[in-house]
Amino acid sequence: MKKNVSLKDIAEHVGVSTALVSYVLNNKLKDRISKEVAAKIRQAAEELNYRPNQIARSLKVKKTFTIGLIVADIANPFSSQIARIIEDKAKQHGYTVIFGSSDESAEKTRGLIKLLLDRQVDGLIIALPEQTEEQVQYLNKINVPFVLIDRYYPTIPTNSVSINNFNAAQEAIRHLQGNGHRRIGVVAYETSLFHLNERIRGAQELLAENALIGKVGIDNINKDVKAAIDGFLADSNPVDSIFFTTNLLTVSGLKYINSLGIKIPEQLAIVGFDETDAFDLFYAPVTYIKQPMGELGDEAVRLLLNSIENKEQQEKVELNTELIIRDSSFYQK
Amino acid sequence: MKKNVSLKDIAEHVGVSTALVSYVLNNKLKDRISKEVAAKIRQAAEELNYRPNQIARSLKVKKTFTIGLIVADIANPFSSQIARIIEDKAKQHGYTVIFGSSDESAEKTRGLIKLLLDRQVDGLIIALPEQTEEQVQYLNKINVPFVLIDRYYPTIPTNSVSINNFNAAQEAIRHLQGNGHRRIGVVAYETSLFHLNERIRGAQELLAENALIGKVGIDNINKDVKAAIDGFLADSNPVDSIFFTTNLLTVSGLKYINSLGIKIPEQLAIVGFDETDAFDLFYAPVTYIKQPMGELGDEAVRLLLNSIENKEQQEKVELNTELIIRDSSFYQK
DNA sequence: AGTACAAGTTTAAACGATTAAACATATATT
DNA sequence: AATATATGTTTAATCGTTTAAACTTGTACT
Repeated sequence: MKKNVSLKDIAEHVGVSTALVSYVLNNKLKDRISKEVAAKIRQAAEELNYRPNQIARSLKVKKTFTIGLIVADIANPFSSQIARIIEDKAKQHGYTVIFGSSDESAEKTRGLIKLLLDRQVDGLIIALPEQTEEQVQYLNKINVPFVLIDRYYPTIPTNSVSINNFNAAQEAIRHLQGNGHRRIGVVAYETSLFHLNERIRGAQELLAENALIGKVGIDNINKDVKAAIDGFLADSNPVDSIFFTTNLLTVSGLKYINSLGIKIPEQLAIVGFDETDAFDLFYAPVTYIKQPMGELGDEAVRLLLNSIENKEQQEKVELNTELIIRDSSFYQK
Repeated sequence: MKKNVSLKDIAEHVGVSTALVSYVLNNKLKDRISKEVAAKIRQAAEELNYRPNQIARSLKVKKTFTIGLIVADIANPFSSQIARIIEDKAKQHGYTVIFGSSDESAEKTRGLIKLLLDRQVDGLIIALPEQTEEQVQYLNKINVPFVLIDRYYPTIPTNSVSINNFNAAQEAIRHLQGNGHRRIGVVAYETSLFHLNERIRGAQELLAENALIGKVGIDNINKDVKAAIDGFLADSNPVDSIFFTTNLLTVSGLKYINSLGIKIPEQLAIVGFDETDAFDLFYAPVTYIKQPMGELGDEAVRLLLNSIENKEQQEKVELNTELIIRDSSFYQK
């Protein structure tokens, strides 16, 4: 049946102790082991098709070379791109990744953290949903290496990798203003998440008392986006442009604007957040804020491995976004 | 520092053997253990914040409750949706998933299989790239539970879950023909993958000698798609419609058609494969073949767990697709 | 000859759980 | 009273590695 070949099998086959086999196969004690025996052992390992049992190894060395990744929703392109980059980078360093989706639920996040820790991951990379301060404190308390990605609590000391959301939003707004747009609507989530509120804060600062902010509940995206846009258009001083603060909001908004028969950018200019194929295919390719996905993932892994290897230091990395300007926010009048 | 609490710590704390602690915490031998001791043990476990070490457990019971997932590219929405469903379903059954992307490379696939087996996964779910017959044979030989998803070799006996690609393609073509389209171009990959060639075969059968098939190399998608479309349009009998056989091809094709200023569906009708947000946002929402993602994932997990639990039987599941009809393939004369 | 050291290999404990089997002790049965 | 059975708990082996320490044998040096 299964019958996995173990060190012991090789040892018996060659007629030596398992210790010696282990030393040879791990290239330890090289200078002490006779060439002939080493060769015999290697050959036997090859012949018997030996595969070291990582579970046993992990138990002994107390290290699994596994990292846990918790994303909001692996089916969201933002998450899956990040996941892919993290997997890649981790593999380069000999680590494997186990992942889970939190669905933006604090409860699921708690469950996933427990599950991943039970599986003895060496560290965690987490995109936190709302109301998870407690879990972060817990992770800090038990002193397990972890890195927050995309989202973080500014008041809780942790490793984190994120973008500068405030600046990103300001760049979007400045761009619209620079293109002659005078009445800018902002569509954002109603949330306690710091990173999303930074986007609002960035926009608001530039729009001053003139600001038109439409808030959207996470469970009612399409409905609330409609309401927000309807509000913007019905205003006594209606909008000539809209800044959507996330990719889902952008897609939802564009669908609705399409259905209203409003022409972009002639009647309404648009700036979105994050990329998706959809932005390219849209008849007026969408201007958007591009996050440095590769860097985000790479940095997250770098910080985590650092933290795994020498626990002491803590780092907060903040990366810059790029505004990709296309037709949807074109200058007019 | 780390200091994880073990069974032994609890045992010492309460003053019993580790065996008893294990029995209590696993609810075994319930009828034999005194209520009081059981209560004390549970309390101690709680107090000391005991977390069972799954690694140690796995080593002993020779089961990791982990499944390995190899997808083509986790950043492709098809893969990530499947991944999400599989993760979810697996979790419901107490399994965790480790994943990797093969990037459509046989070499990477080999590496991932090795890695996942070294980590003692209980089984594998794999979307195979080309030229991997050998690996499949190998998996069969070593008798490890695995399920192929989306792609499979019709000549090699394995568990598999896929859609009926032949029928899906025929439905697309029939739909176009039914809508009055007389000259249909098909854009497909140049590949040895059975499932993709089934799509071509399905289309070809209905188009007969009239068939116009444009082949696209995987490394040159945009360039080859352009060439294919240019060819279709330059034909002495130019196309009035195009069937794209994958999501990436569809997106690439739409971008090019857009750039040519060709109006869909007035000048050209389109049917795509798989969903993406982009299809909704397109000015003429795209008609496409919808795969039953949920079922694909669920079935894959079901077959795998079945295979893990009682090795004997083998199953090939073939699911039906659905044609989602929208504006891009509208009737015209 | 006696000691020191090198070279090559083995011993045995450990990692943290599981679990069959053995062991006590108390209670019931004849 | 002797035996059987029930109740509660422990012993000890095991999973497949790793690795410090110990052990043998041979060679070199004084």
